[in-house]
Amino acid sequence: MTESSPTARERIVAGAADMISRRGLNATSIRETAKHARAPLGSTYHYFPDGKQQLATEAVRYTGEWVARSLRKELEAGPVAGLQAFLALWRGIVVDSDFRAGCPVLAVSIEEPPTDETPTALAAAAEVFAKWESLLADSLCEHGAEPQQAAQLATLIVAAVEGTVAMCRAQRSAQPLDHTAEQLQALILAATKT
Amino acid sequence: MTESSPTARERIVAGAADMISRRGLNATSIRETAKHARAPLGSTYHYFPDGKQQLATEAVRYTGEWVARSLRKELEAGPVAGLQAFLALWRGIVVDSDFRAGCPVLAVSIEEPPTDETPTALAAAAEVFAKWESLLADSLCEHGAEPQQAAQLATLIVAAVEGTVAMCRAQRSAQPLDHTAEQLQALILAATKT
DNA sequence: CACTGGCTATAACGGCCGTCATAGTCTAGC
DNA sequence: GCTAGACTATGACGGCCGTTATAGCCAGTG
Repeated sequence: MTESSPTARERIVAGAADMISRRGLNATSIRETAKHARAPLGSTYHYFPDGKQQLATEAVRYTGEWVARSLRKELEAGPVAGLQAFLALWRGIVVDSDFRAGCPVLAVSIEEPPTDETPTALAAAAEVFAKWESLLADSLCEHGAEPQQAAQLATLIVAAVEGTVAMCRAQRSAQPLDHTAEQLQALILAATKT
Repeated sequence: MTESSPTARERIVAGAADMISRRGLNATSIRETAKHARAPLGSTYHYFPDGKQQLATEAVRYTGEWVARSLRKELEAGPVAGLQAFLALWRGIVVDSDFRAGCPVLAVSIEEPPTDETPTALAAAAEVFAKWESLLADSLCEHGAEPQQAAQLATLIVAAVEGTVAMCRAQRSAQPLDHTAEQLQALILAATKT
């Protein structure tokens, strides 16, 4: 049963992603990520010798790939199906956590970088957003949207969903997701109808 | 010159809003907000006896009213003008800070509340979002949009702008704001054209 | 003048932080 | 069996946190 249960390393990364999505990067301590994953603190620095930045970077990428995988699969049935899967995924996270969890990529994006240079976790967040956008934009193009319109609409979709998830947390209600879902769906239909 | 320069209390609140918008609520310390406002630490607990939560709550409301004021004024020239002002306001914050600052209301919204009850700062964030939405929705209705459509579109606008600001910070570029601006503007025109 | 009340200054409290070092344990391969 | 290397356990380091306490300053009022 080497593969049936995730490795300690995977547990740490997944747990860190969850904790970052709840409390933000700065408020997520390595000690607590280790405890949450039932791993000793020493192991964390064994697996992630570059410390917190490396762990955060891997957590962002982990979430990015997990979402991208779902998006890629559902987009085979068209952009509307992809949007619905994207929305359903975040709705599940928000509602199941009783409005306590959100998107770790967003959380990393809104933490000020140190004065000198861009931390790797922030760069990873930018790449994840770009990846989600390009998956959506490609699907829109394949279904008849103009390339420029597709790119703009893809940005709007990602931004709107991220913002809506945050609003749901503040209001402790999933209603904003309903509003956003309906508006974005109509937009996709209009853009691909040509 | 009692009114020409803001009071120490106002400086603390405004500075706290800025710092929260950059680093998040948990990573903003009362010590640093005091130092940033050139106020002693003791004064902070004099003005805000309920501590950090009270300061955060006032910072959120301060930002909320500042934005609402701008929104109310520009919406007199119609919803498209209001949208443009809303976008320009956030673009200024993001670009002028070299992509280091964003929206403190969003930052407060994505920090996990303690187990027991909803902190006042989070409740204030929900109210601020609701206020911005209602200002936009009312304007859309006045210009011929259906009420339900107006409410949904207002949610989309606020969520999309908040999300776009975060994406701009991650990518260190204002291009997402251009995309979002164009898409939202077209949406408003379509919804008010009836 | 005294004095009161808003504000400041300073220090302390326990607690958690990121990181590092070191020694111990386990396991796979020879 | 034995050794190497992956992992664990434990504790320490300096530093910042939210909050409180206490004493001092200094305007304005009587």
